[in-house]
Amino acid sequence: MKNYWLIKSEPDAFSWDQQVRNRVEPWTGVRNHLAKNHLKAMQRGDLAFFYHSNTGREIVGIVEVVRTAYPDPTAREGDWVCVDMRARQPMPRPITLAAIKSDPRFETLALVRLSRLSVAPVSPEHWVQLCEMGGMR
DNA sequence: GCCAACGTTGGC
DNA sequence: GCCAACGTTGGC
Repeated sequence: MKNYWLIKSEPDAFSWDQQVRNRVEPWTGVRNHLAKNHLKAMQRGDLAFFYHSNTGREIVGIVEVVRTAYPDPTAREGDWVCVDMRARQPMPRPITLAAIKSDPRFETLALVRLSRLSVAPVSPEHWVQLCEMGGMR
């Protein structure tokens, strides 16, 4: 059963353009236990929105989980994990945080409720609604 | 640049 | 075990 996610990156640190250029990229650096648990719950084939935090504040693309959780090589200590993500497709129309917040359907979205969570689940309903907003298919 | 929300640390 | 102090994230 496929699950859906949203992952955040500051484009100054790692951007969608870099993800596209590299194709497959280890998603490292998560140092929050709830976010780590979400990484561990990811299955091969799960899809995630790629969100630009801080600068941009919009969903810019979709990635696919191609390798499930393994030890994060950038962690000096602790049992932190990372997964590998492959770029799937850009959003035809990037979805701004402002647009998401102004739509009452997304009041319960983790991105809205837990603004500091860098790896968050997205319900199948929200996934479809956001894909439509972004001009997907 | 400010600040709210949240996590972590350490004194007691 | 509580809580104040501090650091970090990320929206505005």
